[in-house]
This record gives sequence, C-alpha cells and structure tokens, in this order.
Amino acid sequence: MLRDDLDIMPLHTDSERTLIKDVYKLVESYPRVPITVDCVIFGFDNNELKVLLIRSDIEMYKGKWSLLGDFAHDDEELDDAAYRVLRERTGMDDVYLEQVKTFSKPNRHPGGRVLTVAYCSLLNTEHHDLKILANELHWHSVKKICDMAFDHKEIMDTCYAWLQKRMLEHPLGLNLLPEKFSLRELQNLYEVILDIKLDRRNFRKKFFSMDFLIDTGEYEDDVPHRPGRLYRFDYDKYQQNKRRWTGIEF
Amino acid sequence: MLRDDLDIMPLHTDSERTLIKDVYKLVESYPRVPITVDCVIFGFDNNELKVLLIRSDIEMYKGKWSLLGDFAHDDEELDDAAYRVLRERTGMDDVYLEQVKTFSKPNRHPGGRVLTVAYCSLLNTEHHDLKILANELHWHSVKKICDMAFDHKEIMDTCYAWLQKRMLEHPLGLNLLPEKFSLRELQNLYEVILDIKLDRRNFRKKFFSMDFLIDTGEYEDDVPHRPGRLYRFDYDKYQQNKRRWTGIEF
DNA sequence: GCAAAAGTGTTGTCCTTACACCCATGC
DNA sequence: GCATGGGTGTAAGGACAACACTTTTGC
Repeated sequence: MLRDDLDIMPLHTDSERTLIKDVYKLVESYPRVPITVDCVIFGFDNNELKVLLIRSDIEMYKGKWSLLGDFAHDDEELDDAAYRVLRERTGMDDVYLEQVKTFSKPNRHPGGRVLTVAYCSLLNTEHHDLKILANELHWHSVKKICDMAFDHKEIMDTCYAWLQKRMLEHPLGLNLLPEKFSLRELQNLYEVILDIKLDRRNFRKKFFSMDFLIDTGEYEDDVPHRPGRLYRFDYDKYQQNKRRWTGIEF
Repeated sequence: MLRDDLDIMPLHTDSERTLIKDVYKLVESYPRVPITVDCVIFGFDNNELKVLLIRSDIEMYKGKWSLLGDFAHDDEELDDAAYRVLRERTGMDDVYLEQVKTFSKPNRHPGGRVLTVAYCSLLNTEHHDLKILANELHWHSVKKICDMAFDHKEIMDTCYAWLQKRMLEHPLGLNLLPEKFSLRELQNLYEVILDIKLDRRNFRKKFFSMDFLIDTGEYEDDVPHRPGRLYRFDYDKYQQNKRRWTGIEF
C-alpha cells in the first residue's frame, strides 16, 4: 500500500511552507496560565484510609479543607514541584508519588484560571506523626470528608478511584503500611480501600504465592490475642518478577 | 481514637491566621506558563497501528514529524482544546478522546518552557481519508516512526503503552474499526496492538461471551476466500453490563 | 477457661487453554 | 479442484471460591 512509504517521503513541500525560525517569539505568543500541583497524600491508620489536608487560607473557603499544593516554580518540572510540596509539608523524602490527572475547568479557582496537576502519594502515617500538629495539617478519614475548598473533593475522589484501580495492578498498598506488618493488617488495608470482604485463607494463599513477602521471624506485640507474624516487602524480588505480575483479582 | 474527631473540629485557629481575601491578587502572583495540548491520534489500517502526524513547521525541526497540537485558548478547558484540535484537523466530531499525561520538562520546547497535556484519540481511518492529503497530514506506522519533533516520540510511546493497557480493561479498540467489522479484523487489531498471537477459536468464544457484538447478518466483500460475518458493537449493552466487565485477559 | 484472632488444606466449580476438522468462496 | 481463511466443539488442567477446626495468646 502506498501509505507505507510515507515515513521515508522526501521533504518536497518544506520549501513551499513558511517555517518558524524564532521559537522564542512563538512561545511568547502563547497565552500563559498559572499552574499548581496538588498532592492527595493517603495514609492508613486505625483501619481507615486517611488523607492529609490543611485548612484553606483563603477567606472565601474559610474553615474548609484543602489539599497540599503550591504553584510550580519557574523551570520546575511538575514531579519535582510535587515532591517539594511533600517534603516541605511532611519532612519526608522517598515517598511514593505519581501524577494522576490535570484539572482545567476555567472556574475551578475563584481568583481566575489556574490549572492544577493532581498527584497521588502514599505514605506510612507512623513515620510522620511528628509534624502533624503544626499548620493545622491533619489526617482525615477519606470516607467522612466532604467540605473541601476549590474542586479538591473532585480531585480527591479521582485519586481515590485511581488508587483502587491501581492497587489491583501493583502492590502499591504496601507503601501505606509500616515496614513490618502482619497479614491481617495487609488484608484490612485491601478490604478497607477496595470496600470488599475477603476470605482470610484465600488472601494468605494469594499473597504467599506472589512470593514477595519476607517472614521477619518476629511477631506482633501489644495485641490482646494471639500475635501474628510480621512480614516485610521484598522490593527486589518484586522488581525481578514484575514482568510476570499481571495483577491481583479479588 | 482522637483523630476521628478532626472532621468536626471547631475552627478555633482560624482567627489566629491571616486569611487571604483578594484571590485575584493571589493568582496574579503565580508564575504563568504556556500550555498546549497534543493529540496522539491512533488509527488502524492495513493491519498496522497508525498515528496521525503533521510535518513540524518549526525550522529547527525541519522535516521532523509532530503530533497535532495547539496552545490552550483563554478560559478553554483542556478537553475542549483537544477536541478543537481534532475537529480542526480531521473534521470529525464524536471521537474517542482521553487525557493521558502532562509533560513538563523545562527544556522540552526549544522556545522556552511549555507544558503540554497529552491526549489519546482513537478513530476509524476510513472516515477521514478526505482530509488526509491537505497540510502534510499523514498516517504513520507507529512501529516505524522515530524521528519526531520536541519530546513527541516520548509522548507517543507513553500513549501507546497507555492504550495497550487500557485495551485490556475496556473494548476501546472498537473505536479503531469501521462500524461493521469481521472477527478476523477485531482479532488482528488486538494481535497487532498488543503484539501477541491469539488462538482464533478462543478469541471468538471470549468476545461472544462478552455479549456486546451484534450480528449484522451481512458478510465481508472483496475477500479472496470465504467471507466472514460482519458485526457491530452494541454500545448500549456494553454500558449496561459495564459493571460486570472486569477486563480482558489474554 | 474463655474470648479473639492466627494459622492451616481440601474439594468442587469455573474459566482458560490447547487442539483438528469440515465449510464456503474466489480463482 | 485447490487454496484460503471461516466456522465450530471438546477435553484436560489450573485458578479461584467456599468452607471448619485447631492453636496461641491475653485476660
């Protein structure tokens, strides 16, 4: 077929068109828009999925809760901006972070058009208790929160749905648990986030067959019943077997 | 636990903080960035996955191929901007279009910082032959294309990977076929895009069991062998059963 | 000793895979 | 009549779901 040849077609028509030489001038002619990043930072505590929020400092949203965000600095890649927000607010480096979606409704910000790029972050609440009381920064139950500033509820809902889907494809949830965890904790995590009930025996079988849990030999402490074994996530083994991993199905 | 009470916590500290009253001034203080949308428009023709490209009109990318894109107009939502680009270039409304990812490397555009939001679009090449010859707009084999302007190769690769994954979750591929298609065409589509080989009988069984193909009663024409039946996609039935749909696995 | 959760195996069912032969059409 | 792909059914194996009892610890 003729079309197959297009990739090596000579540049016969370039000379007929006017090419743009001054790319700076070109870019200058584009309209410009303020850009922010907003981080939906999930944590898991007390058998609930939590999200880290701050009180909005905008008068018209007085009392409402807001995602952690900031505008993107000049020449700052958006991933870096999101990491910066995380670092500034939680003091944590090295957390799970992924871009989810860009929100662009013209009236989503009352002060004029502002685009925002939503990021989803997962972290273990135990490591971050120290800074929580400053700045009205608090963990909120994802299920209960409803009154949020801007379109932040919509952004949070989008990220939650994204997380639910994503958790079935990768063992992301482990980012929400402490380094050592029991299988019960792991199962609770899946049950709560996916809002389903699972059979304990089948759940154990499934995860053991995936073969990336390391038995630490240690046991739970401070539980009013028989303590369970504690496991660690074998990140290397997961990376190796990643190709074979096709996801979880419940 | 105490944290459960946070959602109904009184606004005791609001009075101590300075609230922002002038939101316009706030937004004005943000740095502004030019935003574009880029559409990765896939088509399926001659048993190949194709992508619709235009010759770059920027001198330093002379001869290279470029995605179809444009800057976002003032107060234009990005989805609308992407639709506008599609409409202007292909004359088609009502095509599949979805936001994929935002690209923000500071040096991705030689004329200065420009963010771009990538969209993936799927359309049936048969309907768009008319406008293809204008403007150096052409369909290119996704596998063969390599020399592209800006970071458009990376964007295309990202959208292609996204499509591969997404096709297993939803019957997206049907957007790439004509309204009436044979099962052989459908299987070719999956085999080519996912780069796998499938058993013909099992493929048929799988799709019939999904129960959203309507037998038109018509048959292929112009084939040098026994003609196959033609089917249509039952969009309504798919919508109804969407909840039960958990994806395809090969 | 009692309450509460940990830990463990088996069976049936369903879904997936592998595989071979006849049929309709164009030439 | 022959080449090409269309159309169909079955059997074996593997994955998943359902299910109950014993063990260990705290109190």
